[in-house]
Amino acid sequence: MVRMEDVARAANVSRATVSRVLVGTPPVAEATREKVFRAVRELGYVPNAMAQGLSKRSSDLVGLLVRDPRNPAYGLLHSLVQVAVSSHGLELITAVPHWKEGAEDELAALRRMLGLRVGGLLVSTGVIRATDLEPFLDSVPVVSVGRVEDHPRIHGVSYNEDVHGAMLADKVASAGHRSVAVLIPAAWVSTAENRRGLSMAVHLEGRGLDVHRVETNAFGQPEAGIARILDLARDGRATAAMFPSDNKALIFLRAAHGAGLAVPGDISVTGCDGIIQGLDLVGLATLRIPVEQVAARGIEVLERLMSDPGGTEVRHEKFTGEFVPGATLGPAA
Amino acid sequence: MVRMEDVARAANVSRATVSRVLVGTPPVAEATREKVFRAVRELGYVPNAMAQGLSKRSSDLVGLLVRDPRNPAYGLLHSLVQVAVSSHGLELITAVPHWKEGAEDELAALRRMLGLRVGGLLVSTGVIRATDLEPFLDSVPVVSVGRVEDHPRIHGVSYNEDVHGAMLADKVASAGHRSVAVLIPAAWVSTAENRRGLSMAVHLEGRGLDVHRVETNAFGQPEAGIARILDLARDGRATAAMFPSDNKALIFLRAAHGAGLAVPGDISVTGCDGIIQGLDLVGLATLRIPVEQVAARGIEVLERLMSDPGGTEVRHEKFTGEFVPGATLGPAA
DNA sequence: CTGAAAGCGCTTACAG
DNA sequence: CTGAAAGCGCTTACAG
Repeated sequence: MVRMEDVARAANVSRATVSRVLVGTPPVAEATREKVFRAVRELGYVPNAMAQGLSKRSSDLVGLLVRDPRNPAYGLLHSLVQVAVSSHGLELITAVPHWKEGAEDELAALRRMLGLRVGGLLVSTGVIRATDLEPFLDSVPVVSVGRVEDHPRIHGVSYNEDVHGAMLADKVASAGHRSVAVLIPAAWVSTAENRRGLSMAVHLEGRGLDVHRVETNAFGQPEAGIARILDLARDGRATAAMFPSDNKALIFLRAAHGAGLAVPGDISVTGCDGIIQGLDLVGLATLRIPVEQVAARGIEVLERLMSDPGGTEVRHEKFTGEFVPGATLGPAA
Repeated sequence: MVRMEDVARAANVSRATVSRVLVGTPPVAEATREKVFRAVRELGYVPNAMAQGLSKRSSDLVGLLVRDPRNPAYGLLHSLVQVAVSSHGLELITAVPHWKEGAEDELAALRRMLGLRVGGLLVSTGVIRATDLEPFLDSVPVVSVGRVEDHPRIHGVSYNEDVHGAMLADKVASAGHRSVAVLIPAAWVSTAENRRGLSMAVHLEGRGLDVHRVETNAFGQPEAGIARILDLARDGRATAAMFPSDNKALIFLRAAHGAGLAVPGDISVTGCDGIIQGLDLVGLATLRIPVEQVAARGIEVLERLMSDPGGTEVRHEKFTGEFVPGATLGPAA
């Protein structure tokens, strides 16, 4: 690997000068600049970021902790964060916690980012606990994006899951349904989906509806609970089924087709997220979460924290999405 | 930030000893080990990966260059690579080239990874040219995954796009279609999709069919060419339309519905990728690319190269996917 | 079994 | 405008 030393020798200057040219520190003769750049180009020199990071005591590296890259909502977030970060002149690196049981491995991913001495950290994975982040709050600015965050010392930019649940519940109630099944994953499986599900149930009950709460605590098994809801639909004990994610709604739709149930004839269905491509063709009634706003605002907050540590008061901002109508939500049977 | 120095002081040993305990170099007294671990825990010490990287002259960092995280196929690859990498005891960091015009920015992402002195590089983005990678081939093992690769010095693990095109073409021809529109993006827009499209066209022609090649070179504008194909369908000059990705097929389906065309009544449709969730509910006939195999094999090859540089002969392996039947492919009108 | 010392590749005051 | 030198936080021969 070619080092700065090699460039210096080739350009007949000192390492200090090469460094100044590359960093862009002003007092350098134009002729020298050119000599150095030529040597850099000819040798194909790429500065060692480790040495740079060690030497300057600051970092423009931003770490992003994403949960499951195969979830389209995370993919979109990742992509948007990437754009936002680079428009702020920062660099993004991403780590994915290996998703086995629980949060153990998320911690490993966290330590990896911290080891790289990122200048700021974006946490979008829901399962890692705020208390796990606590020990590092003094050394690096942390912003939660798109995940439920209540910690008094961690900035949060996320979705208004309570309102989302209420919005969807209203639509279902307004369609005339009186008896509704709601799938509610355990909080440790997905905090966001848990929150959504609970909110749906609470608001339906608030409007006097009959609610079947179908709780699941199977991690990585989205099919859990689907069979129960199929039964409720078959027996006519529920005329609508609400899911806390489009993914789960799709699984139900598949199962319903397989079981010969008509949607929305026998059972209406709603999802939540609105990110998966082609949902409109499926006709799923859902809610589009405002990923764009959350990503943009999240970086904005992090950037401020990085340039002025401790300057900003901790806030938990929440953004609300929009209902997306679809043929899977019909009038009550 | 707490340094090794602080740990050493707290444990009453030298930095060398702390390092030995943490790295796991054998000759250390059990009592000392415990003292050190206690100090590490109490101080919340996370080793500085930059300093480590600088000091040991090797790296277990693997870099992954992904193109567009919002593409579900990349998301799945990312996720699978993550699992494979960590099962090999390596660490993964991901960089996303900011996608503006052309490949300029992909180079920046590449340099970023190289700057971090990754021990190996996985390149999955199709637009970066093999010649751009050339200068670095001597310093770091590079494996192309899931992208078309012909370079004699770069290992490739990818999809058999030619066969994929042929498989889909065969299905369409067998359904009795005689006149087919094929969307073919320019190679610089997507090498893989270009290859697929060309292969479809060539194989349809080989079976004596009438092929309308609809070529597009609009980057980031998947709608390009859709209108032309709608016209062909409307005029009855094509009874089937083949798309090089599910994404584009979905866009067409949407447009066809909007235009009052029946699928497959007026026009049959096929896609390619098979990754998007809920495709079965849409009924899209497509081909599922073997992302799992490509990811697993890609890491395997990279890992071998990292542990035995220059030991392996360069190969270009290709994996073939499976046709996924769907209602959008019907008999010719 | 443990410590003092050199070195990894940079950046940045400090002199000149 | 430029160079010599110290220092960033580690690891690893080398002594002891």
